[in-house]
Amino acid sequence: MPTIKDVAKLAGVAVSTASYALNNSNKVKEETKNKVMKAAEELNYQKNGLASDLKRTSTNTIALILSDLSGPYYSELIKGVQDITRTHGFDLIACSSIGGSASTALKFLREKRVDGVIILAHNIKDETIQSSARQDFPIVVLDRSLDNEFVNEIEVDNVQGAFTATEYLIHKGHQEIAYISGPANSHDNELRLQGYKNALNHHQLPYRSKWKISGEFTREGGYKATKMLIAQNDLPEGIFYGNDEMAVGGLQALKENGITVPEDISVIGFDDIQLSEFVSPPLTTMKQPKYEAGALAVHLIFQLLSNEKVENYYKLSTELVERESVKDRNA
Amino acid sequence: MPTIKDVAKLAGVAVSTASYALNNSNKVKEETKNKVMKAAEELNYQKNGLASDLKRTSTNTIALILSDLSGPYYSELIKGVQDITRTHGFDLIACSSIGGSASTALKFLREKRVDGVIILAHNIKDETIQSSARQDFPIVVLDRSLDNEFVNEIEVDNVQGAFTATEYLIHKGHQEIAYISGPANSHDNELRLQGYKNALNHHQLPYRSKWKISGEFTREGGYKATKMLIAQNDLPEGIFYGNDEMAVGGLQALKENGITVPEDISVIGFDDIQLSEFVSPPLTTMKQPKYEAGALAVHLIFQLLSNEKVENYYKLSTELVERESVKDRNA
DNA sequence: CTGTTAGCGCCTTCAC
DNA sequence: GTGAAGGCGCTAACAG
Repeated sequence: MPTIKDVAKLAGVAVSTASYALNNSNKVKEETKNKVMKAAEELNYQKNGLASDLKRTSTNTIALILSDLSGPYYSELIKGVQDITRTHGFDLIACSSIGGSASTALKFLREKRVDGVIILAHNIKDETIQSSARQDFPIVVLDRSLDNEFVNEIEVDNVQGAFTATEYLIHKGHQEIAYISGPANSHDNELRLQGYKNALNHHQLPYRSKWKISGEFTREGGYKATKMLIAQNDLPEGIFYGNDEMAVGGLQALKENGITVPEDISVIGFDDIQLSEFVSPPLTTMKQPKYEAGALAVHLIFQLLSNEKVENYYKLSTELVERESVKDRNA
Repeated sequence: MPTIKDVAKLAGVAVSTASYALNNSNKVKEETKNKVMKAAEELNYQKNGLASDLKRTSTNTIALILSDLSGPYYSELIKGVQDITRTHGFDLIACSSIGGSASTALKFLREKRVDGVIILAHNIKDETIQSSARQDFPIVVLDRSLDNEFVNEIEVDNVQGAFTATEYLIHKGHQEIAYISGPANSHDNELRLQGYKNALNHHQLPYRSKWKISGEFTREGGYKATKMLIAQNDLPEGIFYGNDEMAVGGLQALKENGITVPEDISVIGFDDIQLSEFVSPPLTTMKQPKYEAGALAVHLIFQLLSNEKVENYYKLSTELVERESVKDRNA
């Protein structure tokens, strides 16, 4: 690969001149600029971005770390991130945290390959983030709470959301409500469980551990959990799924067993993923403000990058989306 | 940020020794190694990945360029890419080509920031790719055909797929079949249109331009195109949508106008996106081997990286997925 | 306006 | 086993 040196040599100028010309500085005469450009073209010269970043000590790019790049449910969030990043003229790259400590994500988090990082990946350990946090390296986490002055947090109000979902079921006349939970190590899940319990408690309904089954936040998991619930042979009146993905799996399990939603049992989810609108029946769920979360995250990064003070913690609220998977048992 | 120099100084060794120690070379005594490690920890040292990549002249990462990161329909493809990349111990980053010549994608394509690139982004111009192509910089394109010895192509057989889809409708007794097309500048779209025409022709059916309407490959576009078709007041018996996304929009338009699928009109799509299974009625479509395409793309990159010869062109075939959106009019 | 030069942070021969 | 020194490709003072 030709370097700037080669270009300079061919054009018969010094490297610095070549550099100036290539970067369109006005320090260079049109004539020389043309000469350099022609040389560059002739050699098919492409600058080495790594080298210039190293020199500049900034990359103009921010990284979005996701637990799995192929998970289709970040769409809205990514959009928020993308839009704002672009208006600031920065680059955005997405990378996955699959693969533990050897993952791409960690490399970007630890080594100074980007100017800022947004994390939405439960499989990254708190300590990892802690030890990467430092002055002048903005990190925003969207999936956890972390006490560190260099990391900023944006959370949706999971407790309130789960409370609302559960209470909605209660208001609609359901007394026996199961919770299909996400993985135990998920902070989000913990908070949603909490909200569920709070609502139960608030309405003097008992919390029964037989009605808390783990579904790992996956469709498959929701399917299996629901099958287990059915196997217990004592169906609740309503099911609150820790996320929509599991609810979709649950719907399928229910259908397979000839249980109709919402006639026989009501179902409510959490997230409002794209699919929710299309499953049958359309899923009632708690909508997360994903676009806003993404946009806010980038926003914070840029403020931090320009050394402005920002709040360390933001909480976004969820919103009930009524569709057709919950029956009004009072009616 | 502390550099390796600081670590060396604190540990009381030379930078080279520190470097060896940090990279776990066996050239260094256990004792010194420990000393260095301790110093690094104390300073919360994080190596600068840019610098080491610059020195090594390879990054161990490959980039996947997509036209829009938030488009949820690459899921399977990304998975294929991701899986294979990981088994090779390489990093994967995804970036978007939104933003034209200022886009992140182009930066990665032009400057040597990654070891290889996979492109699935119709909004990147052929010439851009051409001028970035060079020895030792593997590029695989999934969305076009390009005559360049340094770029490799993987295509699904769009012509055959569209032919099969159209013929399927014909076999099921449909004579009048509309094609809702993607954007004019899309190579994929052109080929699908070709396949559609071929099938018509093959069965002595006339091609009528009033039944070719453009839907831009988006849901919204499919919706609008369908509305236009309805407004023409002369509905065909079947509609072949250039992709599922448009079909989903079309289904909605049809429903709004009280036209039932498949009783009143049959619908077939192309792609087999995740949603297709869930819409109502479940969409019959041509499944693209997306995972395979992604996996193959990475595979090629690695072969190229190790200087193996590979074919310059691969064609993958599609597969009919029968669901419930097509009626058998012969029955 | 152009050329000389000194690093950015790291790795890696080459001597010792 | 360890240290000194050169250089990856580029930018940006600083001179001229």
